[in-house]
Amino acid sequence: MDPSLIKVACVNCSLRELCLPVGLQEGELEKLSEMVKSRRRLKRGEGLFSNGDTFAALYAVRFGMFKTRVNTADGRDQVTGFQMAGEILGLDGIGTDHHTCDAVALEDSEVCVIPFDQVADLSRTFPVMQLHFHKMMSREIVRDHGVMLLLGSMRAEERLAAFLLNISQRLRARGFSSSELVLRMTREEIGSYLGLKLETVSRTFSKFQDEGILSVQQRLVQILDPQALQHLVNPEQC
Amino acid sequence: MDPSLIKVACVNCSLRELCLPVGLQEGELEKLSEMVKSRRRLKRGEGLFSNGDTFAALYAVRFGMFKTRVNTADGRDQVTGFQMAGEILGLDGIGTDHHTCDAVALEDSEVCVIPFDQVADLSRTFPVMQLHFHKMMSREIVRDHGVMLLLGSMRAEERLAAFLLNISQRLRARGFSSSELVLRMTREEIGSYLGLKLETVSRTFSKFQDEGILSVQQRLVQILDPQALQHLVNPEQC
DNA sequence: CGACCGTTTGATAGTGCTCAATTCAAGTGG
DNA sequence: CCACTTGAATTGAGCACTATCAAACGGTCG
Repeated sequence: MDPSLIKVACVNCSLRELCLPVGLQEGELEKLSEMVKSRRRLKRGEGLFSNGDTFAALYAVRFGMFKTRVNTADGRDQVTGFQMAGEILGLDGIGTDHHTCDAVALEDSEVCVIPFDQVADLSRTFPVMQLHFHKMMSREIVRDHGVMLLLGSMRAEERLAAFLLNISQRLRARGFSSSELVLRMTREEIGSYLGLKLETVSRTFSKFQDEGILSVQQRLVQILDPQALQHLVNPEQC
Repeated sequence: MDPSLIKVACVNCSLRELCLPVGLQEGELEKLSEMVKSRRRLKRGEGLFSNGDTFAALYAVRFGMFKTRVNTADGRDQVTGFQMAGEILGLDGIGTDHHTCDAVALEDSEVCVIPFDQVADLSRTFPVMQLHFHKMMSREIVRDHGVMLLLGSMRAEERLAAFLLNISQRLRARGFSSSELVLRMTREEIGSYLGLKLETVSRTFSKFQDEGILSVQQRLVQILDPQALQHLVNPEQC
């Protein structure tokens, strides 16, 4: 059997509370299930889509982790986000019918393939789905604004603290430990996302470790003092 | 007559080719016109909506210019964009039913008020409208990615060059001169948008002027050598 | 005309970058 | 099983770029 064409069912998916189905009723959920016709597995380093690819579908991460990045004509690139289970990839492609960024798996991963014309169809029939989809896009815009704030007005320590708290919170929402993080991305990728060089990321990790805020062993990071991170991000608060 | 309730008609609006109506047929256009029930005028410095306000409508800029900004608990803020005629404000509010940023008029301005539930209603009836709205949100996400790239990987000169080219291009699309810009925002607001301090913005303007790339007289900026700006943004190209 | 806000310019300090060497972890092949 | 390779992470030294602090200038509007 073609592994790229596995029958799926949102109804039974453990990500119901995080992914597209959030807040849908039984009947709506079944309609959504029908929409998702296939899954796709990717190995670490494999691309899901690339800048310039024709846009046809959105992707919901089932397990694993991705990064998205945009690139300039002269070779520089910028990581625009890291996506984990239940999060949606591909919204960038709607505007021009072509993807405007690359999505790459940071570890062996799987996504649900959601043909976009079906999202549109279903949105017209089910107002709940429509609203939900609109909210999803809006939240992506708000998230991007948060990254702009980070890139435009925070210093290196604040950026890394904000990054760690964000990852921690998203892991907790998925039932994982919020204090013990196994980072799936390199220092360079973190640096690109945070607008820093990899050496600065590494140095800042070491500094946090010296201060007793973190325990860092390569990609295994333990948050020993989450409040200290919170203070860094929000100096005046508390 | 209440000036906040002026009857409008997209059909006759000079922004048809830039604003929401892009690509709509005659009948669709009329439906859109019905949706826009009022306009609102704002004086320079006046707020259109603020962080925390209940979200109910989108706004299309008719004339004038706005800035949007997000702010941290500790008082820092970040300008996330400048909006000119034909551009849409308020997409940030859909996700949580509350606005997550402030929108402020940079000069005397006017917006069309577009109740959001009507956008949703009309999207269900007219697939063209639906697709158009989806594209608009997606393009906003792509725009944000561009800003992230700017903030994360460009130096001061590149940032200002990219900013000027962007403004210039948008002015041209509206039939204005693309070489003679009257900036409606302060150096501090430009700096906030570009992740720089106002002094750095001012110095970079002066540097560009010394190099013959610009002529700068306060807020009147003439682009003498657009190619030089292009080179700065895209070093390897050309 | 004066007050005020925004802008320009200068001097200095600091943060993060660059370049370079070293260490570490995990494979790979003899 | 161990030497070797490779990619990633850490650490150091010096430097570049931008921020900070401060002063002066200019335009605008009461």
